[in-house]
Amino acid sequence: MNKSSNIYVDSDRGERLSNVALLYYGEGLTQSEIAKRLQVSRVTVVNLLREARELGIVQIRVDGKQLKENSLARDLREAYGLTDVYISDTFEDAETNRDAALRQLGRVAATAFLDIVETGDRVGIAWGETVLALSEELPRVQVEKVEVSQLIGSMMSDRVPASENCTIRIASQIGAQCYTLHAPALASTADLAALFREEPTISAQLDRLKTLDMVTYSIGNISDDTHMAAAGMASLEELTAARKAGAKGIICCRYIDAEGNECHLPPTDRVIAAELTDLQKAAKRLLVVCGNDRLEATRAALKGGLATHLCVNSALAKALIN
Amino acid sequence: MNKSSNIYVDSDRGERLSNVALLYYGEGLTQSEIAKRLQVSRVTVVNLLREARELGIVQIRVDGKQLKENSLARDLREAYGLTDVYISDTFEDAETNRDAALRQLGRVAATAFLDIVETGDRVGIAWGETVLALSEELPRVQVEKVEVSQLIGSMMSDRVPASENCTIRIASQIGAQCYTLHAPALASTADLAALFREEPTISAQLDRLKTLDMVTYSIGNISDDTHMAAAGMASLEELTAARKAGAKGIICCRYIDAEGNECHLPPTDRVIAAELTDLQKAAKRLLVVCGNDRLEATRAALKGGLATHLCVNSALAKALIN
DNA sequence: CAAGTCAGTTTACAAATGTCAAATTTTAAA
DNA sequence: TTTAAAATTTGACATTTGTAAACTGACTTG
Repeated sequence: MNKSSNIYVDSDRGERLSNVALLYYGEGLTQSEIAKRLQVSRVTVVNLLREARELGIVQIRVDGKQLKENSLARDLREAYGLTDVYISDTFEDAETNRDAALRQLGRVAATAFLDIVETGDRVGIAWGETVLALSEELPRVQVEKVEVSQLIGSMMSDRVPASENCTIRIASQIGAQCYTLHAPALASTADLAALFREEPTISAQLDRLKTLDMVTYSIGNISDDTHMAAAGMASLEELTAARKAGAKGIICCRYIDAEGNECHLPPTDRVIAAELTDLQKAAKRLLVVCGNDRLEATRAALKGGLATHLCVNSALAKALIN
Repeated sequence: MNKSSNIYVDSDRGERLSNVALLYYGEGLTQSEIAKRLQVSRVTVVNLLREARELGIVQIRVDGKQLKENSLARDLREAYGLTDVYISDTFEDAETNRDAALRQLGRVAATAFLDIVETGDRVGIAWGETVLALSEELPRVQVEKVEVSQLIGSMMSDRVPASENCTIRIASQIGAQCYTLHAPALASTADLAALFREEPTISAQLDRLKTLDMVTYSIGNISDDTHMAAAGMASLEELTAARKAGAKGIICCRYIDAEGNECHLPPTDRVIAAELTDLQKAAKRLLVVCGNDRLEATRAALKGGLATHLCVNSALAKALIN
């Protein structure tokens, strides 16, 4: 169905596509001029160019520097002591068209991710719609010797993307080694969770998460329709209790309070995922968030020093400064 | 005059340009839709997008893999034992429009160059119209810890580009440290050349050329209108003598015979440039050539193992195989 | 304060691009 | 050899994009 998923290209066709693309995008010829040269119809040139784009032979990239070098990003950077802040802007109310806002944030986050990741890095990836958006907008770029690991166990939900998807897609786009976590994000009892964690393949992966160079994750709020509830992972009672106990956000299925410290409340003991202290150990911590409903949660994470790099939409950025 | 030479961008404008560019190239909105969102006229959006392209905020790149993965490149690679071959094709007779062919080859060569160069490399750059074409098509991409050195002394000529230009431009585009060679490519006498070579700053640079990781150069033929003659560096008598002695091409102002071995003929002893043995020492040797009049010369260089990577136009590629 | 500059606007038009359906050619398979 | 499938072409058309010229208002600057 999706042409772009077909990696193999008939070898000589690729050369043709590339050179046509260079004539169009590089030399600046019109499609008609190229058609005349190739002795084909203009429609064919249109199709060749589309194919070249779809196959990723032609890549259109936006420089990440400009997304972080502006006054809003600078203010935010200084207010929370961050290394870098990337701002996404759709120039309209992010709440009215959340899908579009998410895609734009995904593109900005993808740019940020490539900006930050370095050769040889061991990278941890969480999941959620925001991280999924990043993975979907990530272009196919080789980054050498990178290992990508899944930070949180898997889970089923029609709303939450299959957790491995984010990790697998990111790994495959940058040609990295991929380590998934073969366990549910949430076990039915604490005892069972403990057994899972001791299982060799799982414990090896959890150990791997303790020595990462970079993590990429998002944050959920603790409203009743938060992902963790929608995915059936936390009950409404548990959420209410957590709210009462002062929890302000959810990272890796774990609650944090207003200061960014972990709250050990149910169902934390049933979770199979990286610890928040594991995240802290990574030198580069990219937090990607979209939407003003995450304001409190994001502020908490930033106060707790859980992020070194932040990627947000402009409305949330402004709210974070006040 | 040239807006793109102005590196500094009003910081908030850059963010606007980037996000508009993402909406257009990423989200795929039309200019009118973007104009409606930004509450500006469509003409303004056109201008913003043009500005973003001119400033390099939007970069359109063609994947190098496709340029080397085709049957012609494979044949050439196997015939001469090369690591990689990149083919440029303008789909018309390269001789009738040499400028266009050169630009296309420059783009392909720029892609190849970025494909080949690695972090920490010490790179040597020769000069000539072909290498200049490469330098002019090189996008602005940061490559860490690279040193770029000039392989051949400088020279004046209206036809040959100022030799430092190639080196300087390439270094500046990839953010590399740049080492120029502050000497003429040709001294008036052999004794003077020897004095030049002993001059501390020059001898230091020549030493530097003995430990390169990568070299990028082109090759000239030995016709009467070759660059070296046009630049007044070699007399017609010298060229005729060289031809009679079996010289087939000119690299770094030095003659090579049909087997790619150096011919020590005048004015070789007056030349101030890297030795051919210095080129050989570099692990990655990119030869960039355009035009069938270089057929014999290129074949000689390849036979002599002077190149590991080759970048040529398709007509020359076909000729090289027969 | 007047002149100049700058970003942006409007209007209008020309050029280029994307898309469709039907006809034709090419290619591969039976 | 025939036939079916795939690729390409044609011609027509709507949409999108690029460009020019004249104009507006805000903001320098001598």
